[in-house]
Amino acid sequence: MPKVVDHQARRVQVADAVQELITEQGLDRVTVARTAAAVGFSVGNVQHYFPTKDEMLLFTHERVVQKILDRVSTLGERATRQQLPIRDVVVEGLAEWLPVDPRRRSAHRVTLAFLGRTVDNPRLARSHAETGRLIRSMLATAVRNGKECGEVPQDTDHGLAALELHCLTEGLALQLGSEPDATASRAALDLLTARVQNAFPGRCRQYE
Amino acid sequence: MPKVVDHQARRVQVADAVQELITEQGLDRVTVARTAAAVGFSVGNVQHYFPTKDEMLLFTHERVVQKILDRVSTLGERATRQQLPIRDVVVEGLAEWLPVDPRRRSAHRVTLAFLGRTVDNPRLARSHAETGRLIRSMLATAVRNGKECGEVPQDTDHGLAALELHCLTEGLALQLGSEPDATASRAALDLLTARVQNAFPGRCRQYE
DNA sequence: CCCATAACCATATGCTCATATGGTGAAAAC
DNA sequence: GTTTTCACCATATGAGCATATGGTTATGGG
Repeated sequence: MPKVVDHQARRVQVADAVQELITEQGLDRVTVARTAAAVGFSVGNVQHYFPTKDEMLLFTHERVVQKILDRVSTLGERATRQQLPIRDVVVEGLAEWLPVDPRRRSAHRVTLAFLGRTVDNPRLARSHAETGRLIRSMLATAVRNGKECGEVPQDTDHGLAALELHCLTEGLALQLGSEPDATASRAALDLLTARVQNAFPGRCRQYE
Repeated sequence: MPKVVDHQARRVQVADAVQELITEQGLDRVTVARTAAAVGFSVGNVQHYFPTKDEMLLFTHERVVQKILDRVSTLGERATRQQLPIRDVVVEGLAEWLPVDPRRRSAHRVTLAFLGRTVDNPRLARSHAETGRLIRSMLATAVRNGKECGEVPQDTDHGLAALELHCLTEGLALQLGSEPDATASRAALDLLTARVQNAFPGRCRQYE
């Protein structure tokens, strides 16, 4: 066997370039040639790691979403260790979806660009729906945990609360995406915090 | 002068075909040739009414948004005549943005497809931001009116309430767009109604 | 009756792009 | 040291498309 290369690493390298291209120029200015130039690969070499452009784009999309989900998980673990109120974790987790700094703005622009393609791409549509379900189920779990520990009133409908927080966050993200100033970011975070506080008004018994 | 034709009518005819194409196949399957075929025009004739494809698309977008806004206006006028509670008008107005029936689903798919292009098209981005501002300002006015007539508590922040209702609606629209079943529609409308009820809990004094 | 002109058409042109093709080089296995 | 095979490359190929071009038709004004 000849020279051996970490395929996954190369694919990630390409995907990162695609993410940057989408962030700065939008999805339909992404071409295989431009991507190759951005990573410093030849067109043929990009083809070597991604047989089709579609695969390249899908991979990039999955990766961007996964990076956000990973951060949310990390957040959750840290919170468990430090015994933070669930409410705070939920706020921070949802804030990962808001375009409030360059990193999150990039992720938002990419997901938004792909969101527009769900109209004609069933695979993207499915992926998007599934991510949504995942987020809502995580939120619902948070609410149920909140009930157990005393942060959430017993009569709260966890499905409904999850739906509301998720929708509010997505709406805020869209709004910030087109109105990207510091005041708007502040307002969005305030509103988000207020609504989460509303759903988690109590105090966790276990930490007293 | 030769045969005279209602230009605006032709442009609308083309735009309607574009809307249908986007709804069913997505924005990047729209070509001038396919559009022409859909209206029963020649390519050249479409060019006669829209010198460039971009103009054709922008016009279609504007038209779809305008149709929704017109419906909302009509709703407002009818409500004033019939002295309906503001809360009900707000719910119905916001529901115009939810993909809960074929007409609204079509509008939603079109706006979503264009939304994805705001990433690289500043003109679309501006248009989208402006529409958002308009919606929020209408909502803020509704809240202020609600205060005057007694439906809304005096200490409500109308800007914040408007932002919340707008974001919630956009989030719900996205969610329904990817989960288009009757149960989800019901849940979305229920949640929307509940949140509006929350902002407009009182009774209008003037109708007593 | 005539001609200017809007409406409309078929097809040409030229660009961009994804993907195909036919390579080279180098290193590991034997 | 030869062979195999992976990594990588330059360029060819051909499809799809927006737009340009050079028409024809028909109608209302003179």
